[in-house]
Amino acid sequence: MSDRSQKRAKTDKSTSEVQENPYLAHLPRSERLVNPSNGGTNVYGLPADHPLANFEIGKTTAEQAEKAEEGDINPFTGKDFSGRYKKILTGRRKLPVNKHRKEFLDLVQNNQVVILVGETGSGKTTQIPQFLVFDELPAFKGKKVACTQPRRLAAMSVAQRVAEEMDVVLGEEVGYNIRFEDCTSDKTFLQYMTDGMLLREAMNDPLLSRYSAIILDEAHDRTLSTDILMGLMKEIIRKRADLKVVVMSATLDAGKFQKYFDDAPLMNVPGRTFPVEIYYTPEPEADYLEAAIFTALQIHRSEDAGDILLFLTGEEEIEDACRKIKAEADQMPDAGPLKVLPLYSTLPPQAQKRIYEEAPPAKTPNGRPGRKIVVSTNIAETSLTIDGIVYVIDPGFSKQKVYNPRIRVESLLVSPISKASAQQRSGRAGRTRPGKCFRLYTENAFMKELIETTYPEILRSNLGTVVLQLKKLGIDDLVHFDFMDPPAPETLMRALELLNYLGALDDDGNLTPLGSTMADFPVDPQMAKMLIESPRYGCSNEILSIVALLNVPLVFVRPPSERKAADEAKAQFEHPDGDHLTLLNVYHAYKTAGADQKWCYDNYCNFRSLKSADNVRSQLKRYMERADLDLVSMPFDEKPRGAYYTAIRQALTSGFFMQVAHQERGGSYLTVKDNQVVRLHPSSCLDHVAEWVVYNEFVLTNQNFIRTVTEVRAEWLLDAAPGYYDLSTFPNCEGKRVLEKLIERRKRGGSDDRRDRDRKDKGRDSKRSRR
DNA sequence: GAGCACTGC
Repeated sequence: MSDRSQKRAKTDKSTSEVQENPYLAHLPRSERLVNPSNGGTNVYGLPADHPLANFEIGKTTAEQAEKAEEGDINPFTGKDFSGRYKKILTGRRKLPVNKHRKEFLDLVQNNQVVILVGETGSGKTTQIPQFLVFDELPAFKGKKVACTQPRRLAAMSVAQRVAEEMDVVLGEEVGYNIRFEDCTSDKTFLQYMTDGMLLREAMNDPLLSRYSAIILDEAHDRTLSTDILMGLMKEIIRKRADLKVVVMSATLDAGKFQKYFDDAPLMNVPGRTFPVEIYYTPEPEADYLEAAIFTALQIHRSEDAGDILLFLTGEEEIEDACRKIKAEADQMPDAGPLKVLPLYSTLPPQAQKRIYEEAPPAKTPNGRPGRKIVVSTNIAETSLTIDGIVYVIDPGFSKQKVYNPRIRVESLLVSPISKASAQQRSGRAGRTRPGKCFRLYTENAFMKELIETTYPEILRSNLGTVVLQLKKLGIDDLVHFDFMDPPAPETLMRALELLNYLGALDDDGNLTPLGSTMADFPVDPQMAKMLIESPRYGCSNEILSIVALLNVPLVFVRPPSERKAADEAKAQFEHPDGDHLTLLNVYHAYKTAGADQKWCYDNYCNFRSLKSADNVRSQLKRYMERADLDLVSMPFDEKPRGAYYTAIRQALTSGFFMQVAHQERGGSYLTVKDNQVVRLHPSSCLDHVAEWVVYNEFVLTNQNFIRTVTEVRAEWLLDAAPGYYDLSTFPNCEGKRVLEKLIERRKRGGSDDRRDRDRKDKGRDSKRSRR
């Protein structure tokens, strides 16, 4: 709740109108007990004819609740139920989960934690929270029931659905809370939200005292946030006997959840899907892409009507496959028309929506059926469902994030999927009728080579943010924190080390005041540090913009057929000192042009990215204000010339001092401390020889690239983090020797940058020599 | 001279 709505709730309570109205169910229970209206005899002081009159928190029965749901008056609003409500209710009663209401209530009333395993189509996400609401009656306690989702879209659409089912206005009694959009009010007692949002709330309210029950949905997804929340739940339930926790998951690994929560009872709800026949290849496929295209065309030629879903790994592969399938299908005289549709997250929403288009009709009344084929990334495995899919082609690969703590780099790797993933994929064929799934690997490979479930994200990520969050949550002893899957000690060490260098943790690993402020910002620790330091350099307005831009998808658009024009458009914004300043130039130009979509189109900029950067920027700005950080800019023309940009580059260094590369003799770059050979990404606009650069991102593909780079000076590095630049910990390289000399010179009291500046001027003279 | 799978605050 915001400060404002808290205030509002307090004022409301004192009005007499409220005390006399039994339908204002959001009031704290104590208030009711003190002021029973109508001389009612039940604990809540409800009049005898109120639909909830005989309800007792934590002791209601399924019959009681169902009766209340089937009455004429909505117990939560006092209004008559609408006609539509009754119709929806009939449908709800047919959901598989409905048969288990009594069992669920028994379990949840007698246990603090319940594990619920429900397959797709069981209705668990919409119904279980309502079951709980009728038993918890959170509004009478001044509390809420929360149901978390890993994805924003799910939180929004499920809340919308449940508001309809409960016949209330979305955002009143039932609402959702996601980043940038709080659709709740002080009346809200059932709240869907993203798991990350609940985690953020926990950082300011470690016992999550606003909730009487918390449902963690889609726990099998094992997102970073869900994993931390689960660990947190284990801590909180020890301190809050009144809190109920329900963990909901798909079938696999239920036993693991049960065990983790100290043998909490497990309830199983069957799903409602159709059978899917699985086909394997007899021999391993040498080229999965070729095999996938062949299989798709084969299905199209010979199988009955029904749409196809093909899983591939990335944008380029998908676009390529779409072209090939289209070309081949057009050559097949004996097959019906085929609509080929790509699907991946960076596809513009309009193009994404096309997957819901109908398949084309047969060319002639008795001709072969028309069909659509969706060629998709993993997005169709969990995030999006396409009805009408009957055939699934699963080559068995996806791109997955991996983290290498040794060189501190996250990268994407095409890897075999897990059995759980394969089952999820095949299930996509049976949503509307029986289907078939073609796995492009052998049954033996499925049984023996695929791992059971995909490794949880916490084992595949850089944990800087996670550790900072845990510290902020008051968890000091990370080694003994009860992770469901404990990360590698080396990964934790790397995170602690990073946070220590950034000044977020002291040498004993305790959160510093700086670290506490950093944790509030919804960005990487490095960028949080940069934001907090920026007023000191007189450029917090500019750093705000840059950080926002670094947190949205790529701003520059470069269609394969218009590369030259796109590069020319980009050239207008290029800043010689690097890409961060170029981003800033684009942002200023975008704002000057009135945040105009056409301007973006004409200048090869991604309108959605810039718009979203604007959004992120205002959120970060609010956090800056809350932390009492000044929002300042340097005058653009101030002497010496270029001071404006120098200040920004220095501020960048204050956060990115660990992401630095030095140009060695011979021209190649080596990262500092880890000594990885890297190249400037070809998209970089840095147009002269730069001895020292900071970079935003290490891109590991066939080569090591550093992307989004800006030139800095050696002395800024030493100033930003003297502790980190303890050269005794550095491997021998030219960069180290340069820094050593600089330190020596400083010791002698000499001026730093004489030689440095000479070198820089020389560099500028040889502009563009690289090309 | 070009590899952003997918989420989220």
